[in-house]
Amino acid sequence: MAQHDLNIVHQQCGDCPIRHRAVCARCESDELQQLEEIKYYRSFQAGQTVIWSGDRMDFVASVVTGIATLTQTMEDGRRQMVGLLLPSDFVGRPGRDKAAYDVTATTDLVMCCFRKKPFEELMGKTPHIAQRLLEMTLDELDAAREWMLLLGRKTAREKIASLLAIIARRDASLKLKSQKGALIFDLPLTREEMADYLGLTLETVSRQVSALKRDGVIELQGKRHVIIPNLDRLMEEAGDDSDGGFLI
Amino acid sequence: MAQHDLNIVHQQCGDCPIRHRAVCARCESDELQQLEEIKYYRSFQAGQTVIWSGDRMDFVASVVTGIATLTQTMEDGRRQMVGLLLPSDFVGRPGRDKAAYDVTATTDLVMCCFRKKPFEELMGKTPHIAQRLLEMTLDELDAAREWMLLLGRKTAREKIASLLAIIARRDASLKLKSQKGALIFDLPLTREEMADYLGLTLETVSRQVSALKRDGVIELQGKRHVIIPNLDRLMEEAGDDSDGGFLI
DNA sequence: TTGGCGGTTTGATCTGTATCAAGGCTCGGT
DNA sequence: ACCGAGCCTTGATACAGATCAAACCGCCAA
Repeated sequence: MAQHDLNIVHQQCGDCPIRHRAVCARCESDELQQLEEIKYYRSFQAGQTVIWSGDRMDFVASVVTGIATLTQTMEDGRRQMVGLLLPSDFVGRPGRDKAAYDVTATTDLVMCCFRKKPFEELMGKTPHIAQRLLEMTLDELDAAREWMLLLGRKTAREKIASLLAIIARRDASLKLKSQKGALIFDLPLTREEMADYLGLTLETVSRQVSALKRDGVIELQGKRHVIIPNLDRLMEEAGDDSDGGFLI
Repeated sequence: MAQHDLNIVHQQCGDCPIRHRAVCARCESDELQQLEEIKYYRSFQAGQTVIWSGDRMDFVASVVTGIATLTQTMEDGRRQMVGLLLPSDFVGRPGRDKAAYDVTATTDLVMCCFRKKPFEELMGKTPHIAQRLLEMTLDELDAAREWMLLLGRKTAREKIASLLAIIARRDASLKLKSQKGALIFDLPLTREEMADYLGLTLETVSRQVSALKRDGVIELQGKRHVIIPNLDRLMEEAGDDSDGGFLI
C-alpha cells in the first residue's frame, strides 16, 4: 500500500474508512491489512437505491465518491431526509443487522464496504477504530441537532439559505482552503430532494430559490449552477449566529 | 464497591456512567477504580441552567436522577430543544472544550460528572469505554433522526401524540416491564418546553393536548398527570409505523 | 382575604406554506 | 425536427399553525 500523508482526506487515503491521522499513520500495519481483506467496492448510478429501510444489511461502508442520502418515509408517503453522505462519510451501524433508513445514490456513487461481522471483530481488537467512529458519530450528531433547529424553527427562506451555505462550505473545504472570492458549485440535489431535506414542498423551494436570486443573495446559471458572491450575506439570511459550526 | 447485576440500569449501578454489562461486570476492576477517582456529583434545582452554550466545559457527565434538556437558541430568541436527557444518558463530548448547547435542568437533577482530561486519558486506555460511548451515541443519533422526521413532516397533533408516546414508553421501561394496562405518568415538561421540543408554539401545544383529550386518546388529571388508556391508539395518532424504534 | 405570578386555556385573526393547477425549459431518443 | 419525460417555475387558493389578546387556575406570600 501507498504511503499516506498525515492529515488526509478519504480520497487520498484510498480505501481506509478511518481517515484519522493516528490510524492512517499505521497504514502499513496489521490492522489495516485486515481491513483490506474484508473490504469490497460497490458502484451505483444516480437515482439507484443502495438499501431499503428494514433490509438486512451485512456491511458497513464509507463513501468514496459521489453523494448519498438517508431518508425516512411515513406510511402515507411523507418523506424526510435525515442524512446527507458526502465522500468519507460512514454508513451502517456495528451491532445492528437491519438498515434503519433508505439509502439512495443521488449522484453516481462508489462505496467502500466492509463485511460487518469481521469489521466488528476488528473493532473489538483495535481501539482506534471505535474511537474514530465515535468522533465521526459525534460530528454527525451535532449536524443532526443543527438540522433540528432548522426544521423546527427556521422559515423557508432561512432553510434554503442554510442548505446553500452548508453545501457551499462543505464544497469549499473539499477544494482549496480559504479562497476568498465567490463560491461556485453545482447543486447535487433536485428541488424535490432539497424539499425532503428541509421539510418543505418542492414548490416552496423553487419560490425561495427564485427569491434569493431576485434579491441578489445568490446567482444562478441554469437550474443547478450556483454562485455565492458573498458567503457572509448568505449566512445572515440563514439566521446562523455561530459560523464555526460545520454541518453534514 | 457493591457488586452489580449484569443487565442493569444506571440507578442500580450507582455512579458508573458506562452501564454496559461488559463494563459493569468489571466494576471491581482497576479501570472503574480510576473512574471513581475523577468523578464528582452536582445537583441542580428544577429550572437551573447546568451550562450555557459556548461556556467552557471541563467535564463529561451522566444523568443520575431527574431530567435535563439540550436547547439551541437563535439570535432573535427562537428556541429548539435538541436533546432530552433522562437518567443514564450521557452529556459532553470528549475532545471538545466548549458546550455546544444550553443544558437545563427541567426537574431537580443530579449528575455524575467526570473531569474531562482524565476521562479522555482513561478512554484511550480502556477500549470498552469508547465502544460503549459509541453505542450510546449511535442510539442518540437514531433518536435525533426520528425527531427530524417529526419536526419536518408531522402535523401538530401527530407531534404531540409522538411526544406523549415517547415519554410513556421511556417511562414504562424505567418502571415495570410490560404492564399491559393503562400507562400513567406525570409530564416532566411545561407546555412551553413541549413546544420547544416539537417546533410549535405553546398555544398550539395546549390546543392539541385538549383535542387529544376531547377525542379520548388521552386522559388528564390536572395539567400534568396523563393517562394513556391505549398505547396503540396513541401510536396510531403519532403516525409511527415502526413501533420497534425507541427514541430518546 | 387579597394580590400577584407562573403556567395554562381559549378565542379572534393573520400569515406562511401547502395544495392544486397550468405551463415552460432542456435534453435525449426516434 | 419533433416528441415526450423529467424537472422546474409560477399563479391562485386553502388551511394549519402563528400571533395577539384576554381570562382562568392553583398556589404562595403578605
